[in-house]
Amino acid sequence: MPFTSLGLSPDLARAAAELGFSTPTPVQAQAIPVILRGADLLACAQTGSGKTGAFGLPLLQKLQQGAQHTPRRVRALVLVPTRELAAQVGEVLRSLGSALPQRLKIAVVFGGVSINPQMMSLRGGADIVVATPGRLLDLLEQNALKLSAVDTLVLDEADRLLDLGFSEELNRVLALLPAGRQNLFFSATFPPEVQALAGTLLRDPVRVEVEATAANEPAIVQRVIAVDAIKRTELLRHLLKQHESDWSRVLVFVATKYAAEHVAWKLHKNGIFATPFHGDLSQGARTKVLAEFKNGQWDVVVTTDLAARGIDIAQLPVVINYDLPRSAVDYVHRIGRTGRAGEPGLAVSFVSAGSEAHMRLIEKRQGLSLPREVIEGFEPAEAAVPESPGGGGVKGKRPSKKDKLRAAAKSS
DNA sequence: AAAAAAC
Repeated sequence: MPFTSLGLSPDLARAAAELGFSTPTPVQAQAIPVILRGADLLACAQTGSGKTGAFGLPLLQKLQQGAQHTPRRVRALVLVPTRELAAQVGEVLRSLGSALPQRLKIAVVFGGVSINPQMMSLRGGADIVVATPGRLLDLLEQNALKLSAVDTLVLDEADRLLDLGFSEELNRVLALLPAGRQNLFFSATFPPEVQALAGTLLRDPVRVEVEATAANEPAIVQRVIAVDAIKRTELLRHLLKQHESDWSRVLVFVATKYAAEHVAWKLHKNGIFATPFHGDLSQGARTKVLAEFKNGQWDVVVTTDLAARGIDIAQLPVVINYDLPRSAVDYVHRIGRTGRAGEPGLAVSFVSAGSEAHMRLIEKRQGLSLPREVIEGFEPAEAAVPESPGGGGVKGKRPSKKDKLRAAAKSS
């Protein structure tokens, strides 16, 4: 089925093909007609399934009409939760839009870089603004743009933008948007409580939920390795050496900025081309690391959840959870950095005595049960499993309710 | 002992 049969112009269909979208993915096939007819949408589809194209293509087509109007007004606002994602989404929209006979102006704004060029780029208006919330509010306070003519709002990684950390900023932006706008919410994950909140913002929404099937599911092989927490860096080094030829690029997730620095430094000291990536780096350094990782100048990037969502790195065969993510939702986004656009992927999670219960919860949320693998030379010590006093660290033993109560009492 | 997002 071609893109044109969904109602897209031949120009856009060609632009999509040039970006590697030859035929619509399931989420694109379902979302594009809905967006073109002007309905609100809540779309939940797996990582790497082409969500940017799913909103970008119809958005560009709709904006093409009336693009010649002067003065230009911001007609579409795309909000994203990280600066890197803003840059990436802006790039995709620009590539897709370059094929249109009527050129659209796309402004990309985010923090950490000087504001003046962004103010200049908004002078005379823009058709689409792609933004992180903080910098957008800053620009609004300085009257660098108006949102009164926005007729389409896109929330990319919508569940993230709707959660507590962003709610104040998001509400301030929403208050400035016209009431009659079209709202498009996209994410790979929509926890029920976030769906309820989204429901209060959407007007009679169409829900598109692309069920994972054998045909469209990202082919991510998930593995869990049991290891003593203290031996994780050593194990990581071992695995990297062992897979020197087949792991061309590796993204390692850790829990804190400090750990990202520390682990990357340890690897680097051992002759591995590894570098940290997190929010305490300057924006210049962040942009550089990501570009160099994509170029192949770094073999390993050790990152916080800064890189967990949305970031598209082609040919990333492996993601490693050195520390487990805080939630099952974060796990889905993290491992979704690999196995994108039909490529195979491998996600390896390190589990130690203290994180075993948490890993079980993550598996349960996904309806999975993964075997615990042990790597020779890195067998966890039996004594290091205090949570299961009866079994003494027997593989696969589920902690009893009593154990959990005991653990909860200990931690409070 | 969380990360991210504006200055």
